[in-house]
Amino acid sequence: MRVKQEQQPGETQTQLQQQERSSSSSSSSGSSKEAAAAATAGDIDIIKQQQQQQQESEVELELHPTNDELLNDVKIPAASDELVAPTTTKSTKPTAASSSSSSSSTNSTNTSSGANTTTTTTTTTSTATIMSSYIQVSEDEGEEPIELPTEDDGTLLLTTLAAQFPGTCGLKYRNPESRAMRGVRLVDGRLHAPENGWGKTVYFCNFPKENKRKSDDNLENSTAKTKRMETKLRCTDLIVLGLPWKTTEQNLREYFETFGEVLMAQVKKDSKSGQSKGFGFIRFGSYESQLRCLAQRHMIDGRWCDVKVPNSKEGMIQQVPCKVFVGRCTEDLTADDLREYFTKFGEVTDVFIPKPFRAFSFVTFLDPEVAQSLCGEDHIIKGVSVHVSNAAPKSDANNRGGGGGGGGSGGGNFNNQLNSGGNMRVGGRGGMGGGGGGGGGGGPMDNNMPGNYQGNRYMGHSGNNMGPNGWNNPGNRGNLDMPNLQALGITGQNNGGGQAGGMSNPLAMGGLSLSALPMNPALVAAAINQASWGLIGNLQNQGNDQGYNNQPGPPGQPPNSNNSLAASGNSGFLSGWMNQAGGAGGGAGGAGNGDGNNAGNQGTQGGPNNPNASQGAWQSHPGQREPKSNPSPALFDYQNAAN
DNA sequence: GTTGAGCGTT
Repeated sequence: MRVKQEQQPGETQTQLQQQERSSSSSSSSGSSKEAAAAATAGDIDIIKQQQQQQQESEVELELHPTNDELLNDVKIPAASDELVAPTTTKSTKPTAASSSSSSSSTNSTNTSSGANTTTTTTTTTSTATIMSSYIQVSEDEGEEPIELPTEDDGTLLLTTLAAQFPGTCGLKYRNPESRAMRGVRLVDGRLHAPENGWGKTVYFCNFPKENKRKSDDNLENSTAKTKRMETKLRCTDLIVLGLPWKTTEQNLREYFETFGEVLMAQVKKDSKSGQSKGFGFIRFGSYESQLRCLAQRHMIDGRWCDVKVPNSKEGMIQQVPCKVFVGRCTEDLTADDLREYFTKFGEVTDVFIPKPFRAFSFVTFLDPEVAQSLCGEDHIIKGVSVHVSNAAPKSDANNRGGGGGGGGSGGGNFNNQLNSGGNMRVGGRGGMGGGGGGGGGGGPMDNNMPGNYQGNRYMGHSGNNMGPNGWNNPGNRGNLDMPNLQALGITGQNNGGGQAGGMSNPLAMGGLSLSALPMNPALVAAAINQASWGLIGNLQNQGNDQGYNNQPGPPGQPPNSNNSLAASGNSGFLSGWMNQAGGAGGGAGGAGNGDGNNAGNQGTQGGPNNPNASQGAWQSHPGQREPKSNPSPALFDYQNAAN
């Protein structure tokens, strides 16, 4: 294992130094400014200590040039004491003696034992007091622990934890007796010590499932990379609309901290009066928090508020493709082989092997980050070395292919406007159409194109599965009730169900870059998955339930997804979620028209909105405003939800 | 002191 710290593009030296500080597990009680101001020599000392702690033969440090020159090729034996910094005392905590037995020996799951020792450094002056109020946390077994301060009541704030380990959602530790991992109780953002106190156990971070790669055999340190990428790529400021006038930034922050670390919370105020404008912005530290937050409405200080991706940020989210290109395939590699193999990295939602054989295939993952993480790698599957890379869209391929499945459109006038800038808005208040009708028969098609979800079990091919609009959206609800859709990248898809066959090419509608558009049914699934609602199971609901009897879940909770609605076509996991009211009725499947263009437009009008359902519970929330009615702009059937 | 669709820059 190599410890590698390199300066990221755009990462300042200061940041790097801070990183080095924190990763060296020094007690980081000083302010970051102090840390930044610390002499480079101090950093070097810490780094040297870190090298000591790495009881491995070689530690490679790549630093910014200055340090690089000094430290290049410095390889220090594990036990060289003369390198201890003058200002710090290396208090090597006796791993076996004082720690609980958990760290006394390398257990079977811990392959890199060196880093798992509880060796740490603390400042000379505060060692005694810090010992009792800091607990050691590492990202995972085998990773360097960081000491985190506990609160007066002995709890550890989740925010404290997340400050060092962005994206963390909890803690666990290895029970020395059972050797099993044991979770730490988390109540209201506070992690509570186990019965016998925190002790000197090293605790490990829990990350939302999607952050973890199930197999780490190709990329070292991929979790850190992944998290960094995730934070950079996906977290965005979110607008909070409908705030009560009285709500302060502090209120706002406190409320949203229940979803995870809040990096920023602001209430927009009138500059003169200081009066709140009734909206604000927040930013989460983890995408999972963001998703969970976006997926529901919020009662803040007595008002229902909506959280959305701001218009200015639309199009920014989710540019990470879920689909990878797998090259060098041989003919005997079946879809099942590929699926089986790649499933170990994350849930595979689709495998496509062009026919006739063309020596490549596509694998689509639920989690775009999994896909991303695999790109550029070689993998051996059944003895065949395949190469994984980005599934680059083929620009003009969309016009090929057979007649497209006409989607049922439905329920009327859910409007997805796509303006020329590529931004999406959820326009109008109409109910989104019912489940798509069956797609027409798809002709032969070239699948190296964006948005080909043929065979994806979430998407319809031949109209069996629900289309992207298989979720019926409630009628009489406007965009106020659509933050989820918008946030999850669903809003732009208004094609009817069938995606078989040809795809209409939205490029014609304004020169949009498909690959940049955040529309991906798999993402939706990923989103749900990431929201830890366990709704994924409903993806597999191939039920045929029909009807309007969708009751929204109580606010603040994931809606019940079991009473799903789907008109024609199978119900999908989102149906129960999105259908608080009843835009109903999938339209009839349109006939394929041969060239695939506008195929999705052919859905006919769907069923009526359910008048009862239109009085969904969300609308009867006290204080809830009625959305303004929007005229219905022309339908825009956005197809080819690309990668 | 009121108000309730929107979209941040101080």
